[in-house]
Amino acid sequence: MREVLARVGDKWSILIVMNLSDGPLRFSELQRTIDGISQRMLTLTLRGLERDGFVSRTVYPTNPPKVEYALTPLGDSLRCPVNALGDWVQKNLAAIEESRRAFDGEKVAAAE
Amino acid sequence: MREVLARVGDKWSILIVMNLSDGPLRFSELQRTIDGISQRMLTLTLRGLERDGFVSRTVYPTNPPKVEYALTPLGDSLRCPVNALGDWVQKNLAAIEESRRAFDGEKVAAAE
DNA sequence: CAGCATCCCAACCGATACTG
DNA sequence: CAGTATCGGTTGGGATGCTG
Repeated sequence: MREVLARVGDKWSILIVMNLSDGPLRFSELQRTIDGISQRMLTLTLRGLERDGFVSRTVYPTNPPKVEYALTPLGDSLRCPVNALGDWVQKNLAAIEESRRAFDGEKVAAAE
Repeated sequence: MREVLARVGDKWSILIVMNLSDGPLRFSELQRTIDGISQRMLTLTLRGLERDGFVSRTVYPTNPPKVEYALTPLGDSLRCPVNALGDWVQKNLAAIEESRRAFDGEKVAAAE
């Protein structure tokens, strides 16, 4: 359970799932789309998602090689609760940031 | 946005919010309930949740000291999307674990 | 009881270089 | 193009000891 939450809660995992929701993408397309992810992390995260059955990996034995990643039905079903969480964050982001400012402000005041 | 997801997606944060959903708890009660969390991580995570406005911290100046942690309305509203995610994991846990076994099995087979 | 400070090891992750 | 391998800095987090 914790392991699964670790996968799901992972920053890159979520971004990859989001980006695949519109259709399959190639390795390099993902890397270009996600912005900030290193090749290493993309590989590692994709392997993890594949292992958990969230994405499928299809190799086209052409030259140059071409590999497509797509959401499985399981991965697709994950989008729903994840989107709910994303929506919640967007709705409450302002409140959270204000709370942070207030909290940090107190600390400064207390330090003086 | 990523920072918030980091908070929310954090393993301990979720567990704490879950455990507080039935009512306020003291520091030591949380530590006993959560099982596996170190004092350090409990303190740190609670501070983070407090900073983000998800939990409130109430000190009773008794002897011995008593500190109660409770969900704020904001923290309480977070339970809804988080529970949705938790339910999803529970529902699909079997499928995920089987996928893992299959994946790991392939690797072993390929190595031989 | 609640919690801060310190030390210290392990895991993570980015950068780089190399292969089929 | 789509990776694997390796190195090194950074961070996470446990263990311990000390305070109000």
